[in-house]
Amino acid sequence: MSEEKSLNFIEEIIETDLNEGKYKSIITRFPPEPNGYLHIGHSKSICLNFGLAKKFGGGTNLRFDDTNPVTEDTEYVESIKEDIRWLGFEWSNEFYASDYFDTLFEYALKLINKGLAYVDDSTSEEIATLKGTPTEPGKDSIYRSRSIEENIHLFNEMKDGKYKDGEKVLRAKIDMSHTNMLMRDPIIYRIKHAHHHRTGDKWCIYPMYDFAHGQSDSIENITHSICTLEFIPHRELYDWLIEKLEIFPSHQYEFARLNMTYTVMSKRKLLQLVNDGHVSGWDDPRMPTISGFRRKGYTPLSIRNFCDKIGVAKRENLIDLSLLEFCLREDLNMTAKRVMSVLDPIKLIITNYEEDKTEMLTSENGPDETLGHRNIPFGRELWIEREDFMEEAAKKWFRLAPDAMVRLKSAYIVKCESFEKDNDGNITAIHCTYIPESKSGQDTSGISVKGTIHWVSVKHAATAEVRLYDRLFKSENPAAEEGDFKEYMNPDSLHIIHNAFIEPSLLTANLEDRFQFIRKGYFCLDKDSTREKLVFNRTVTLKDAWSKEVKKG
RNA sequence: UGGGUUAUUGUGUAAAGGUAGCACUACAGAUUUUGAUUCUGUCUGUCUAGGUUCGAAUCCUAGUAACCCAACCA
Repeated sequence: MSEEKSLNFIEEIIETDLNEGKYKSIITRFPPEPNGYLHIGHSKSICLNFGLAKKFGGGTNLRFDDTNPVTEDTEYVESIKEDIRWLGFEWSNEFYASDYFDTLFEYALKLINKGLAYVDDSTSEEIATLKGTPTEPGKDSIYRSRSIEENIHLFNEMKDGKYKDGEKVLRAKIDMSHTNMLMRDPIIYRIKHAHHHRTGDKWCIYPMYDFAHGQSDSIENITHSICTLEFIPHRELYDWLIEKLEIFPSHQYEFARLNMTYTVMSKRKLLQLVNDGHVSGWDDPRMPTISGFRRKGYTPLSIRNFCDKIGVAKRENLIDLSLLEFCLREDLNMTAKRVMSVLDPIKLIITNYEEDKTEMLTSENGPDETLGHRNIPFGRELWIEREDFMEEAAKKWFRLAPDAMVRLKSAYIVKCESFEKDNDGNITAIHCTYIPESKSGQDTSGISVKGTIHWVSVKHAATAEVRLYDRLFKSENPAAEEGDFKEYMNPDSLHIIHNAFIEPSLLTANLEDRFQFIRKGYFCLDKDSTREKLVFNRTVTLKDAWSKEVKKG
């Protein structure tokens, strides 16, 4: 069996570059703009950039692309750093595009001096009109032929705050009839009298993305600058600027961004969900943000494995949420402690069990022996799951029903003798007898049953709030649907159970703990928990063969 | 209608002219003190039409479809 995985196209490029001696080692970068929270799509980029450097021996810089002061904030800087660390990556350097504002200004001057940039007084409307369309060439601005001296003078005045926002811009002088719209004299500097989260009020002109990103890559000697597909048209400009500026030739490579079923991934849409109150915040467990997944109970390993499995290519994709859930369950199955919790309770009374007796039973904490064992109190009255009883047993029903036998997990086999109903026909209690010789671990009864159900002792049960999450959208691809994507939200994405019964061992749970509520799913403590009131989030359900059986009819 | 990018099963991703493989999903079965896990098995694919070749997912020609580009956003 060969464990060798074939390289993705970027790894192939790097391997070739290294083999041919183009570089001795590589440097990558992760360049978020600090204007929002990171989402699962970013984790693909993070895993790629950091993973590449790790694989080929190199480093990865964290660089904040903070060239637009009006949208950016240190709140985002902090959350981004937290998320990257949580995912398990450490950057070699923490840089900011704003660190380079002085250098970038010099670069602009150099371009002007080469006759390759000019100050344009046109309004944004005029610039847009003159730009033409994809099918029609643009026209030169009347300011295009200004002298180098005048441009230098004007650009310095822009920097010195002589002009208001929008009055002037600096443009690269390339070709107004270029087939690539980005090469039609792109704006490289604009005036913004705005407070920057790091440089304060030092600057009132700020470089555009195209005059900051590639230059920052170059300053940091980034060998492989990896970004998403929509930046392909920028590459020509990226290369042009590096060539004219005569600086270190970083190279840009593009891969397809991650899309996932039943969610949206654009920052704009996520911001809308937060601002319109559809979710409680960026870290709402239903959000596809890293902080949302973290709060919901996802593990860093599961997300890294997911990013590894989805691969890297240039094709548009829509990844099944089920793959992420598979990676999650794969990890949690090995590590989560098994406990019992009854979410929708009904009382079970063992009529032949001593009235006030309490027995401490032991149960394994999981399939892996290293997880150890714990004691669970057992008594005459138990809470069991309402859905584990059927008045009239269905076909292939292994659980409780009149005259049927089941095992109570880690305890005894019981037989249902009768049940009580209220006036509305709701079942209120189930009466069973237990088989004393069937005690878990020392069963001499010789009886084997098909079903095992979970329970919590009525006398010893604690209560907790349990939040059950479902997908945020009903549509597989809400962004591609007609109309507003919010029309496709799932109205039942959150179901709160205010008083679930939990086994007493859960009272000492910590925020980092991961649990499997046996037969119900994986859960973790939410940060809303207090000592008086525990709150659990359902991380993900277990696979459920029975519900499929039911659907088949 | 200009330019760019992409096309392999339901979803992803391999195969660099030589057996279309892997994972998820789905389905069937075995095991199970979680209808979980684990194990075994099954199904479905090279965008279309031509061509080159002993042989094409791969090369050539012509189509088709999807996505991106006309922010003083990144």
